[in-house]
Amino acid sequence: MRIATWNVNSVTARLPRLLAWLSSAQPDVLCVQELKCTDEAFPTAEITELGYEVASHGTGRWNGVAVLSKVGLTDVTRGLVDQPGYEDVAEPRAIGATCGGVRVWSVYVPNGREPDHAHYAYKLRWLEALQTTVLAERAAERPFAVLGDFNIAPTDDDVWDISLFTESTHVTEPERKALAMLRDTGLTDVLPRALKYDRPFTYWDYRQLAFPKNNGMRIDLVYADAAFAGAVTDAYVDRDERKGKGASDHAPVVVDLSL
DNA sequence: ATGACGACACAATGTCGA
Repeated sequence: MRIATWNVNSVTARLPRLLAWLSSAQPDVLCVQELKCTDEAFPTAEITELGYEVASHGTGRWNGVAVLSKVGLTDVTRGLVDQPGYEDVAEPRAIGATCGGVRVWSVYVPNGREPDHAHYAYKLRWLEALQTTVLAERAAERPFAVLGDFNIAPTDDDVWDISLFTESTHVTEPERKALAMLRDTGLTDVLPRALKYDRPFTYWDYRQLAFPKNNGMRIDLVYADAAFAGAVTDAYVDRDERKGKGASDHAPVVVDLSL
């Protein structure tokens, strides 16, 4: 089984590339983030035409997550257990589904903006709710993974130059501690291969030639339980999808499993 | 070539992303 995650940065703007990538990479399950559209505007018809079932959770111009599956799509859950809101709005950032016997969550963790910003405190609260949800989900005996844009670089090697991040979110100790606590629940960071260079970055800013210079970050993660992680036969970042006009600023992370 | 930001809501800029 092939399971992937991809922050597409607008599913409507990315639709031609998304459809082409689904046809060529042929994932059985794709977790999508940053839909930037409502559920009504989600391009369900075009995607179902390729043989996928669709569950989306989107409210408009920001955020939005979805699960696409060719191997069944049941028990859809929208939102986390005790999920906090931002400025009294419950944002669409998490959706869970069972696909082919595997429980997956597609998540878009809040950015945080600046370490002293209210959005950063929101990010940490949101990660607490994610942990609560993971603990509740792990009651069942089935392969399980949280996939998505975590907006955290797990180690200093997961950014192109750590010296440029001294005042930045994504690398702070509290954020990394939240990831460590997720691992402590029994999840493993499934490290993908890089198809070029030495580090498997998943995001490159649109600005300042970040992609050609490989000024990237690894922030799109697959956090898997033992049953899921033990079945992994390969994992890689499809950096080719970051190339050219009309690319998302994130590349897909692809995981192959012997299930 | 992988090339100097893009998407969206709004109606010219402003917000957000990380």
